[in-house]
Amino acid sequence: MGKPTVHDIARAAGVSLATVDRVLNERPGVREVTVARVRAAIRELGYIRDVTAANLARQRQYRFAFFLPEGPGQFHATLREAVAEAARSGVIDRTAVLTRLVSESDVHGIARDLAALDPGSIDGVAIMAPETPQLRDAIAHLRAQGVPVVAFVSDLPNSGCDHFVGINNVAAGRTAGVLVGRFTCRRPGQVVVVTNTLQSRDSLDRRLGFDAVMAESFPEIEVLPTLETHGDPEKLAAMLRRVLGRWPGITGVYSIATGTQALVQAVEGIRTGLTLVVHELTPFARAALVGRRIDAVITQDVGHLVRSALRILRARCDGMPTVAAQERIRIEVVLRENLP
Amino acid sequence: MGKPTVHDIARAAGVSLATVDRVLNERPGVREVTVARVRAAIRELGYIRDVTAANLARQRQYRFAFFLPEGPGQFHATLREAVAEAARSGVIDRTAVLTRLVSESDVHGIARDLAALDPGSIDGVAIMAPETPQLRDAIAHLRAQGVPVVAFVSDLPNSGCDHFVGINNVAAGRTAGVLVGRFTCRRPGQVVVVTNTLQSRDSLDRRLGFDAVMAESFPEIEVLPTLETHGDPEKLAAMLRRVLGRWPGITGVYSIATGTQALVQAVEGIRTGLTLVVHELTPFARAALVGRRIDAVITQDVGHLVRSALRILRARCDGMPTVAAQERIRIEVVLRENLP
DNA sequence: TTGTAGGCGTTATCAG
DNA sequence: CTGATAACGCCTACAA
Repeated sequence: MGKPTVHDIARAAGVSLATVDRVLNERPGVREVTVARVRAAIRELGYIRDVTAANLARQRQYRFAFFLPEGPGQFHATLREAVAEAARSGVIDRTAVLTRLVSESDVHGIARDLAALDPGSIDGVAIMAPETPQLRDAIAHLRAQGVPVVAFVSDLPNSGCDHFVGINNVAAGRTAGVLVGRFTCRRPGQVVVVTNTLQSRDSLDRRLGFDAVMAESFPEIEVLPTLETHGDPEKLAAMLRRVLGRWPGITGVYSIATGTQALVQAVEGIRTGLTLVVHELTPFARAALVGRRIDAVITQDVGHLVRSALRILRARCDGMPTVAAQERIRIEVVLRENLP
Repeated sequence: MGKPTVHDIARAAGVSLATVDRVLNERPGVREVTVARVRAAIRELGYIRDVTAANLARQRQYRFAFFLPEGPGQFHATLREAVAEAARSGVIDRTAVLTRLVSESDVHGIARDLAALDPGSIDGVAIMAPETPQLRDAIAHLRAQGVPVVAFVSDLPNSGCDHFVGINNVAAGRTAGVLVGRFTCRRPGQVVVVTNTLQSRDSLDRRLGFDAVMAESFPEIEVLPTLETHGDPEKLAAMLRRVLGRWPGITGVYSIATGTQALVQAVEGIRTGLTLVVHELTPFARAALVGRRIDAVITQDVGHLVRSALRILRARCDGMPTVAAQERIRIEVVLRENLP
């Protein structure tokens, strides 16, 4: 006698398979009394439904959509590749993944695309985009139709997503702070913080964490105002030249967002010996680590991000729980020596 | 027209389901010609077997055994707990996990237990133990009977295991080296290395990696001979007292193996301000990190270790491939700020 | 409101 | 050697 099956509970409750199935899937057309009787049997026998058998029977295909930024940076490319890889390799079976590239700046376009989604043909959505009122509405609409939505990489704290698949960016910023502070040996001086834009929540959170750690643990180091590059390498180089010229005591640079390549190249054109801490283990960052051009990379495993998003969406579809520890995305510290 | 099924290939090859099944599972009693015909059809149609349906039909239950050290340390306890947790929570379904605790010193006992395993009732084994000739033989015997075996946490490089689930300990030692070197700010002086015993391969590898990095990147720091404690806190304290007394220029301590608690307490009784780098994120290490009593922990995710071992054993049973990236165990650097 | 019969993709047990 | 046929645990018409 193995685990109890629908047959067992049908017999125990004195009803047929079909009825059991109906209460199992909360379908209408069953008297309250019967429902209660079946529920009781389920509980008493400790029945646990075999999801794989169910999926086989209904030939289930999970259709999940990933909304990803279309930008040219290596990190975004890595992310897109990870999604493509998961889709192709069939890590998660019975799952079809479709990717939709969206422009981060096109606030309306992405909301429109989301709204255009047919809830009948999509079982879940993972989305990486800046939070806007339009996006919030679109997400609320989807969820109202029973489609689970997870925030991917970038949190959407006010959009009522089912889950956030990503790291705590305040903690990531704190981690960067400790690395910069200790790798520069607490030498009194200044550090520069560079980012694309401080408009985004992620950047803000990281900057917040970074500042907090610097203030509480490295008071001898002054953190200069953030340099916002808006993705322009020329501008970045010019700003850096100016700041590094003005402050000879600068010991390190913390790059909050993407754009590692531009930063490294710009810095190297001006001064050597600075401690460089950046985010995201892109091919360039990896090579730079090996070549000792940067000191540390704070990153998140993109493969893990994608698999986690898929597992969570699927669990939501099936009404099953997830293993929290498995879904916690780690803030990884990558040095030259522990490069994966 | 979805994916091709056995029916499709049966029709294409002009044979019955049963015959298809026979060649699929490489069962005897099929003419070479027929086998070839079926194989051709399989290839042409791009058939991929639905493992879940197969498991349903044969009511498969994977029975995996974990051989774990019974020692009292927190790391070993954490490991045992992770295995128990995976078994209980059913992360991997249709899988029964049985744990066998073995004494690391009882070389014969563990080989005997392995040999006593009934290959008919065990589908795979994960084993963490020091490599000995007896163990090698027992593993070879098991594998000869078709039972997949993976080395768990400790590598068994000469035992012909199907896989090693764990980290590269040379790289882990190198990582420790960089952290010690940089966190002590390359101050000229000495660092102490402590371990239970240098007999174990893991310890040796870590020491090797540590020494290599210190020599090539931090020549101004002298690495003192390894202190072997053999698990005796008293002895450790005595040794440390002697060494720290003799070398006032010591700036840091690297603890290669387990025994973090004893080390931290011993060091604190003698001198403050040392940089401490240890392995394994146990409850004690976590608290010590928060309390700023240690500087960095190099660790591996125990939950990941267990799930990976289970996935790999299962894949071996099914003759299926694994996703390399998912099974790569990371060398994690944990600071106070990125504590999971 | 409830039950019966058949099917999902695979395997296993019989005969032939 | 090969082929029907009935499972496995669940879902879904269609009937009653």
